[in-house]
Amino acid sequence: MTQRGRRTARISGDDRQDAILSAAERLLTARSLDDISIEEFAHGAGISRSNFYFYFRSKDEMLLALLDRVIAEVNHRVASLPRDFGRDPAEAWRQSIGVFVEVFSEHRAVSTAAITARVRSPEVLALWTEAMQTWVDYSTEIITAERARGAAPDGIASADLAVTLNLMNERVLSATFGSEKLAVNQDAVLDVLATIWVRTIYGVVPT
Amino acid sequence: MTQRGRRTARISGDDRQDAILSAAERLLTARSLDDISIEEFAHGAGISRSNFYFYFRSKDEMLLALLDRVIAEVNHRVASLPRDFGRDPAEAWRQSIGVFVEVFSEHRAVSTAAITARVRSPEVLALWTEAMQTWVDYSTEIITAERARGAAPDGIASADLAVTLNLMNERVLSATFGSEKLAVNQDAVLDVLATIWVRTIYGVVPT
DNA sequence: TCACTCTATAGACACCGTGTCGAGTAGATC
DNA sequence: GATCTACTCGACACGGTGTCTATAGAGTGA
Repeated sequence: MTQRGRRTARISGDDRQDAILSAAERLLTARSLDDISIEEFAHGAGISRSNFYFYFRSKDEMLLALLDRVIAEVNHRVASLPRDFGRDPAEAWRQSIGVFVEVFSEHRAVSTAAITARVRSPEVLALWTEAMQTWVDYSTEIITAERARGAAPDGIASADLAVTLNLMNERVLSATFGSEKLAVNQDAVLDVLATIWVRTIYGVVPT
Repeated sequence: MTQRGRRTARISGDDRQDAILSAAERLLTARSLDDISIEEFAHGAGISRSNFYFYFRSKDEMLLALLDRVIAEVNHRVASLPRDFGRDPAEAWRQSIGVFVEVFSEHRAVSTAAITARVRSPEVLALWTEAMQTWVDYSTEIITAERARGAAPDGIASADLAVTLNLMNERVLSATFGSEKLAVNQDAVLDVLATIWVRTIYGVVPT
């Protein structure tokens, strides 16, 4: 987690920065990043609009700070997952995907804001892509290992599979927790995603 | 395709409107909708900025006109597809998905612009969602039929499957043809998507 | 106690893109 | 030739962003 914002690391004033971030995450649950002006974020934290720029260079940089924390949490939870795919592969995949479902659900405001903002902001795109790359690499590695031990059939390159399935998760979670009209029910989404992953990776089509 | 723009349907002036749309689609291949000001679209069609408003109420409404045409093309091509899933299901799905791959590829500028704009514009969202709904219904129907004739196993509700797989296609095609860093190669994307659809719908996991 | 320094704050300003309004032009039709 | 109407543009107002400058106030050392 790099140092976002322009302040040097000091004791006082951190609470103000945190206040801005808290206010921001709260405001983002109701409306989108574009709909909320910097003035609103500032007033939400009890400061003037121009003073906002003392803490963050722009709205996007504020979002980066929020996103940093969410990504760190996912990575922390993924890292502490048991990597035992030998005993019950379906359950192991389900647990991995479950981490994303949970964190996305808890921080849906930040996640959806990031997905929206990445098309406009190269920095947000870079941070998001870097995180996705980590998860894609993780998935690729496991798929390859599963094939090597004969548990999964060959076919599509594991890297392509990993990219596609991760993009699917991103889009579906975004739709579901963003309350889009075309989405899967929150209670069912983990089942659906896990099933598709498992059938895609291990499934064979009877002829 | 409803009447976009504010002009009443008349003979002359349609070419101007078309000129704007052509210029727009050309400009959109290089930069995003947000990056291009109305002034640029107008000058691209040889008119002044304020005159743009004579033809379209806003940038988004211009996009709607572009999107109308793309969606109509997809639907037309999907409708003229043979619906024979009995003989070779994998090939039939591949052809259906192929329509989306081709049209998305040909009109990638409009498609990606629409995907970006829908988060901001309720009208774009409505049009896009309506189109997606059509394709989801189409997919759901076929999956249900395939299960009914015993060709596909039960499990996840076919509607959930259809939504998820269609969202996957949307995201992956957007990534691939938008030249995102994390994407599938253009030559491989149809193979990958078709494989996932088929394995998900027909595949069984050996125990 | 008195400067001095550095963080923190806000008001004022300039800029850019959007959308509206009203005045004006050109070509067809009577 | 009058007029009607589609069409065109310049000028304006608005809202959001980002910068610059002045200054308040807390901590620090002589």
